[in-house]
Amino acid sequence: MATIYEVSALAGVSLSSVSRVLNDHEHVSKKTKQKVVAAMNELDYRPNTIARSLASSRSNSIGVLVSELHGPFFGAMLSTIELELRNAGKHAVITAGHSDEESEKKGLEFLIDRNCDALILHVDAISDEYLIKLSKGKTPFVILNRYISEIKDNCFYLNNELGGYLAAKYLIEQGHKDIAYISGPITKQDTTERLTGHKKALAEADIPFKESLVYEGDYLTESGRDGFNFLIENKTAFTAVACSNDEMASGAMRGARDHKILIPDQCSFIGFDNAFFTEYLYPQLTTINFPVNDMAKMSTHWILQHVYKQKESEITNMFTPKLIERKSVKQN
Amino acid sequence: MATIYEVSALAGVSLSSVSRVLNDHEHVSKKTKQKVVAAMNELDYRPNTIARSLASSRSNSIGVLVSELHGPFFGAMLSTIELELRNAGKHAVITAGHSDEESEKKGLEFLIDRNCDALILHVDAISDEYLIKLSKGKTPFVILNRYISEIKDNCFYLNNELGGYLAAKYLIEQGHKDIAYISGPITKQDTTERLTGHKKALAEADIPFKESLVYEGDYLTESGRDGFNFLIENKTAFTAVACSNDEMASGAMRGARDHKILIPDQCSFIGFDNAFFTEYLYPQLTTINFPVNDMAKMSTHWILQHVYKQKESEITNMFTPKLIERKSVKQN
DNA sequence: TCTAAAACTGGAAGCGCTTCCATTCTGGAT
DNA sequence: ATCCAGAATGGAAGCGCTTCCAGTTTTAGA
Repeated sequence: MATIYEVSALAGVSLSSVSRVLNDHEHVSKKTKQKVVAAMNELDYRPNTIARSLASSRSNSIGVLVSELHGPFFGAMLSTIELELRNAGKHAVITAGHSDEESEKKGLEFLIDRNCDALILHVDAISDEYLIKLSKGKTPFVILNRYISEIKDNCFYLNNELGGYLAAKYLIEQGHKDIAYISGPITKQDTTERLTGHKKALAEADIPFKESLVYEGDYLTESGRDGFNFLIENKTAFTAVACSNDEMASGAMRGARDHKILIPDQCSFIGFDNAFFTEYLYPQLTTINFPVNDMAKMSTHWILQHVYKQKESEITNMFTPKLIERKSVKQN
Repeated sequence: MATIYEVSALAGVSLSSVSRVLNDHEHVSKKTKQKVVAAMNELDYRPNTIARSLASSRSNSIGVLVSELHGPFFGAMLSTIELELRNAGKHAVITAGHSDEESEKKGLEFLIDRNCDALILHVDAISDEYLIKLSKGKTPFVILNRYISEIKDNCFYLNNELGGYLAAKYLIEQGHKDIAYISGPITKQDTTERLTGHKKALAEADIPFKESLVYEGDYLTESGRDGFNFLIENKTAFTAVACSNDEMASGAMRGARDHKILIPDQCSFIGFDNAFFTEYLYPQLTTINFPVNDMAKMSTHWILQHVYKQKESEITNMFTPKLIERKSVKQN
């Protein structure tokens, strides 16, 4: 592997000059640039990224810490992040925190030790305080899907309340009055926000909110099914179920089928996130779109702009959900 | 950030000694080790991975090149790879090739330039020859989901033929004789292997294979639906459809529903891969399990063993599919 | 034509670590 | 007490690049 020395020798210029053309610095004459480029081509020179990092203390790598690497939500997110970053000549070091505090902290340390220039974090378990403290450190970062007022400019998140509101409002517009709700763990910010929106829509329509129509799940399919069973046994009648994510909606639909309940004729369902598989379901799930890709893209733009001083572009921190009308809700 | 110099000074030993304890070398006395460790703790010393990489020409990073970062298959794969690697103190640099030759080659170069110690490749578009040539280079790699005889020890793959065979055999055992087949792009190795297995099962049961009952899709949902429509219009009767992946099976089931065909009563379906969402479908999809996680784990073991000289363990190159019986096939 | 400013170039000191080599220190065998 | 192999340690030269500084050349305005 050719080094910068050989290029310098072959081109008949100094190391510094080679380095300058490598980094597209100003103040290099056309002539030397040509000589250097020619030499590079002849030697098939490829800069050693490690050496560059050491000398410049820039690794050109961005650490990405997400809860999981699989699943529709993170899949879409990572896909976008990687693409955007690579287009900018950077690369992603991706790791998972598994929604566990210990594990998330380990992941963070791991990425910081890896000399990442910046971080993109999607963490559940780490406290606000910890993140606020981290923000005083020297590795810049953005936070996805979470709002922390003290560092709000680094946060990118969905208007969850609006999402919950839109879902409930739609059900109400379709004539539903008795609406059950299967939520995620109430310890999570997005869950409670979505529920708040739900309640708001009910209130606007003068429909009393009934605690007995709410089940707290864990965002996984199975808990959607459990939720549905719970609601049925609970004996408070309902004609529709709003779920705080699509996985649980799919589980709930299965629960309904176990009870020979026809969807949407006897019971309607609405999800949240608009995961790819919602189209595979039968009937196709009406849901709330979460523009993950936009959010992911925005977070990389922020980094490109703030850390690498590239690409001045508009930064939006809050994203807007949208109703996706499909087949799982019946008009009453 | 403390450096090794400061540790060395505080501990009252030489740089070399600090380095030795850092790398767990032999020939360091208990006493110096203690002193060094104490100094490290006091200074909260964290080794600079970049500097270590430069000096040792080991980056401790493994490049992973997959077709896509999203989707059930790759999600599961990446998840396992990342976990295994991190447990071994290594990290993954993940990138996508989008099944496009140009893009895959770029991805490869990108990872090699990034000084990855080894690569894990899941590539479609790059030719065998290219990979064989690459194997002469100095970056070791493994290939997932593909068999190339010249470098077979680096290949980890499923016994696709057996998978196709198992699916068809199961349908036959359930009394089906007229079995349609929705395949992936026949340019892909796994597709043709699966189809070969399918034919073999038919032949064993003396069922003639009908070209008119085959549709070539592209592994995406929509093409499953198209395939089903094609088969229906084709007028060759069938009671079951085997698909070479779950996405297409889900699409085909939707196609059946469009035609008011009851599943599985009027038409049975079997998929391939056992993606997570197959359980969400209605009815739950009978399919062939692809042990992606095992394969991913094995590939990391290979690297740990061959590149980092760790963990001697048994290496298996070929993996075995298994029938997962659920609700989408009717007994005739 | 002269001069100051700007453009260009090269030298050299690092970035923080690993590793080879040489030297010094052990402790067990004689 | 003597000797020696092997263990333990330190010194110093890199790994391949960036970047500051100083020196040299060019440019342009007067």
